[in-house]
Amino acid sequence: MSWRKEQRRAERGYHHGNLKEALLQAALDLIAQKGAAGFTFADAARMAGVSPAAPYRHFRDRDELLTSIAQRGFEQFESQLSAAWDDGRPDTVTAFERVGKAYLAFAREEPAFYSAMFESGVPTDSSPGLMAAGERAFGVIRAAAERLAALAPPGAPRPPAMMMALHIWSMAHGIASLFARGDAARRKLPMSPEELLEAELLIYVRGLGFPTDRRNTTSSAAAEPPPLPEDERPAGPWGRAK
Amino acid sequence: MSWRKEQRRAERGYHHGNLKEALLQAALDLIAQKGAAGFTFADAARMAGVSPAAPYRHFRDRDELLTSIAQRGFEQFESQLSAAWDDGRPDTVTAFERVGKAYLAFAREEPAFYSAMFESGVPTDSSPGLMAAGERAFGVIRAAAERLAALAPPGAPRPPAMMMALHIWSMAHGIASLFARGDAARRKLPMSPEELLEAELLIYVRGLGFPTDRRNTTSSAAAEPPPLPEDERPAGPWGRAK
DNA sequence: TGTACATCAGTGAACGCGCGTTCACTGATGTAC
DNA sequence: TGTACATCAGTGAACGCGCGTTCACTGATGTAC
Repeated sequence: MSWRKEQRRAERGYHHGNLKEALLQAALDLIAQKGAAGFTFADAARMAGVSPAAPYRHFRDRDELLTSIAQRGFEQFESQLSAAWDDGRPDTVTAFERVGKAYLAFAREEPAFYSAMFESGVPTDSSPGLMAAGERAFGVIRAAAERLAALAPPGAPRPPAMMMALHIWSMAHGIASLFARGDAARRKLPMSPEELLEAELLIYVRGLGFPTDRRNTTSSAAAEPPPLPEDERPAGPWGRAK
Repeated sequence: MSWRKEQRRAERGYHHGNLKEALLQAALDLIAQKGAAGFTFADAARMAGVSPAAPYRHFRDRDELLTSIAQRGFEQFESQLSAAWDDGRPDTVTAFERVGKAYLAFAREEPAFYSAMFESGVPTDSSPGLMAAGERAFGVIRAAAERLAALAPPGAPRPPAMMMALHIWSMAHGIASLFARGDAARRKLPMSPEELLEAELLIYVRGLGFPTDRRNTTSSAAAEPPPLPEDERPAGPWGRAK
C-alpha cells in the first residue's frame, strides 16, 4: 500500500521538484480518462504521488488548474493550426483544408485539452491568459479567412472575413463535437469526419463564388474559371448580415 | 426547516402521485442551473420534496434518469424541427432556414435538454428509446436535405442527401455550441447566431450549385437562374467522398 | 568556507459535507371474493 | 357492500466513501555575511 508512496518519496526526496508540471500532466491524463467533469483535485495529487494538500501550493483551486489547462490547450491548438496553415502554401484552398484537418486531428488526439477548452464549463474570460490564447488561436483561422476573401474575383463583393472565420470555426467545431471525439458521442457515418469536413469546406468556398481549382494563388497566369453569372453577384448571402 | 417538508407531505399525502414526472422536471431545472455534470440524484429528490431513497422506485440510477431526459429532449427537438420544416412550405430554402433557426432556438431555450442530449456524456446508444428518438430528430433534417437535393438543376450531379444532412446538422450544432448557449462559452459576435447560421446555410446551398431564389418549389414557371458553367459541374466537391 | 536564518514546498491528520445506495419499515391503494 | 390481502410507493436511518480545504508542522534549499 503505502510503501509505494514512500518509495516514490525516496526516489524524489522531500521536494518534488516539478510538481506544477506533474499536476498539469496528471490532470490531463485524468480528464482524458473520465472527462473534465470527473476530474478531481485530490486525484491529480494522488497521481502525482503527493499529499492532497500539496496542490494548493501551486493552484488556488481546481478551477485555476482547469483554466491553466485550457490555456495551454489553446496555445498548442494555435501552434498546430498555424503550422497547418503554413502561411497559405502552396495555395490558399489547399492550406485551408489542411487547417480543417488539423482542427479535427487536435480534437481527436488531444481530447483532454479539447474538453478543457470547450466542454469543461471554464468561462472563456476566466483569466486574461486564457482569453488571449483563445483569441490567438481564432486569429489563425481569421487570418486564413482574410486570405480566402482575397480570392474573390475582381468586381465581386467580398464577404467579411470575420464572418467567414466564424463559419469555418463552427463547421469544424460542429463536426469535431458530433463525430470526431473518442467518447460515446460518436455516431455512425458514411464517411470519415475529415472527408465530411473537406467536402463541407469546398462547398462553402464554392458558395462564396470563389474559384476552388487551387491554382489561383500560386500561378497568376493560370486560367480562371468563368465567374458566376452577373445576376447572382450584387448581393451575396453575406449581404444580409447587418 | 422540516416543517416545510411536513407541510408538503400534508398537502400531497403519503403518495406523491406523480413522482416520476416531478423528478424529471426537477432534474431539468437543476441541469439548467448547474449543468448536466452538477446535477445530483439526491438534489432532484429534495427538489421534489421526497426522501433520497424515493427516486429508486422510478429510476435504476442517476444515469437512467439522465437518459430519460435526453430522450425526451430528442422527442421535443424532433417535434420543433418538424414544425419548423412544415413539409417544406412555402418553399424549400425558406423552410430550410426556419429549421436552422429552430435548432438554435432549441439550444437557447432548452439548455437543460440540450445539455442532456449533447454534453452530458450519455452515450447515444444507452437505451433503444434514446437511440430511436435521436434518429427521428435527425430524420427531420435528413428529409429536408432530401428535398433540397431535389433542387439540383436537371443534368447536374446530385449531392448525397445524407452528406448534406450531416453538414447541416454540424453547422447548426457548431454555432449552437459556440455561440448560442446561455452559459459562459458565449463569445462576442459581430452578428447574432441566427444571422450567422442563415448566411452560412445560404452560402452552402449556393455552393451546391442550387438556385436560392426561393421561387423554384412553389412556382414551376418561375424563371430559373442560369446554371453554373459546364466545367464546374461534372464532379462536385461531394464527388470526392468515397 | 562556514554558519545562521528566511523562505519554500512539501506532510499528514483532521474537519465537515453531500453523495449514492441499501434496508427494513409502513401507509395507501387496488382487487378478489 | 364489506373485508382480507397483495402490491405499490413512499420513509428515514444508516453506511461507507471521497472530496475540498485548513492547519500546524517540518525537511530542504538558498542566501547574507
